[in-house]
Amino acid sequence: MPARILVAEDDRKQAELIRRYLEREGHLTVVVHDGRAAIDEARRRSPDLLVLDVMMPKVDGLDVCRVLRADGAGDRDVPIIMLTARSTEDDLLLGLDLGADDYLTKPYNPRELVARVRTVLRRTRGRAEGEVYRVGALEIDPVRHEVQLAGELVEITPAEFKILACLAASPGRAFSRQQLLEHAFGFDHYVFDRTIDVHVMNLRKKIEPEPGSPAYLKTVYGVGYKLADKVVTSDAS
Amino acid sequence: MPARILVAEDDRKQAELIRRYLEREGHLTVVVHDGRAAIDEARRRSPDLLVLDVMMPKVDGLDVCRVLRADGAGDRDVPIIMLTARSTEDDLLLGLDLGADDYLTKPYNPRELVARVRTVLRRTRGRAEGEVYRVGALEIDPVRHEVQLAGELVEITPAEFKILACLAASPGRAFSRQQLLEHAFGFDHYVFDRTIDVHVMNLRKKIEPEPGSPAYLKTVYGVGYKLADKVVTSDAS
DNA sequence: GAAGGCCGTGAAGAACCTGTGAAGGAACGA
DNA sequence: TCGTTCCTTCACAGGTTCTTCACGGCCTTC
Repeated sequence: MPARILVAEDDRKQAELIRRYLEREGHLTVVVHDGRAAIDEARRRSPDLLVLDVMMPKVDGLDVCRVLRADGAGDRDVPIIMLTARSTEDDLLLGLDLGADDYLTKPYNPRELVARVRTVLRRTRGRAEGEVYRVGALEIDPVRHEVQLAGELVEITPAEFKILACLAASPGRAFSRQQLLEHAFGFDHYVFDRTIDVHVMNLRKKIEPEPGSPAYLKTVYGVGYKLADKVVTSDAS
Repeated sequence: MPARILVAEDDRKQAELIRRYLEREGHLTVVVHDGRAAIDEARRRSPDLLVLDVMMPKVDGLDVCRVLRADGAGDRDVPIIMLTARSTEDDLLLGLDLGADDYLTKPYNPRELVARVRTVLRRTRGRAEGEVYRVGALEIDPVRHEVQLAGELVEITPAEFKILACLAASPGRAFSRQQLLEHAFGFDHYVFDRTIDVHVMNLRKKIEPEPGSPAYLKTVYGVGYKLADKVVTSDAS
């Protein structure tokens, strides 16, 4: 539900305002103030959404859009919401042509931005809110913030839940520790990445029938961890 | 699952398109082409959902919204999805203020409309029937603005009621303090979020048999609070 | 089979979160 | 205006959780 959003806006006050509104909505945000930084951060962090001011120093929004779209051929594209001061259709159309998903003309109401963000995310993520992830006997319910194993509620800490939910959102996909940190805890969570190991260990104690040879939380040697997408019951128990 | 949907859209081609998409989704539709008819049909049939074009002859969408909302005071409100051609925020915000549940800006993708319909129905449905929320021995009646515990009326303050009602509208769902503030008190209610704790504590004193280990108002550590959707009587009473 | 890197794990302090009493101030009704 | 009720903030205590570290064992590669 909470998304990782990159905000690129050179006016710091404006940027701060946006950040506050988005974070109040529960999202994790990173703010940059010029186009160059926008491109770098977008590449480095691959956020769930980019809020992009058209007029920015160094590289303007349209070029950021162009560059990122050129990057992402093949890979999943970052959804982009453009902010434009000019109300000329040119910019808008150009922006949309370049692949922006939506736009707002300044001055706009921050609530409107929040609404658009919600819309774009819903459209993009495909997955409905209130969805429950299931793998084997494991159920992860983000809305209720609950984990069940074979129908039994599992006591779980916030960090463990975030990691598990992140893994469960893409079962079978391997995540690096760094990715897990960012996706589960947000951009600016400066923590030693081996901390993940400890959480995974504790999770295994809670959900694995046999923590020694895990059926759900798989180690991907040299990479990180993944959640099995199919659980093979090891023996005929 | 199939819903009865009233479509109010003056452009006949557009209306026909919407009808076809919605019926393909399994819904039952009635189409009208002006605001007057929309109001009449909405009153007569009390549909499960109204898809409403803002610009229509005779009575425009905003007025339809206003009228129906005025009608329904007390009664169950029709969920409304607005269609607006203008992208000015005025319309959107006005629409949302008037009680539209969602909106789409033209031109929009019909599939997007279908998705919104699904979302709004899911959100609305659960709530439409009883109007009284029940959990265990607890009854919350938004219309009467009353809370009963095992048939006994509970004295409750306005703030407490709002919080409890918000939680009760989605039992089992975990709310952050921030969400509770916004849902219960409105968007621009700038209050320290730990205030919620105090209200919850006071609520517990009033409705929990054993405030020390609450059966209704559960703490979700690191997240916020939720209302239990099943109450387990702690001992064999 | 050996070397080198990677992972699992226990322990411990730091950091964080919630419950709660008290107190100031706002809102309301008389 | 006054008194009461209610809301909000604050501070602290107690409990839980997070993070780091260090070490031993495991996996991979050569």
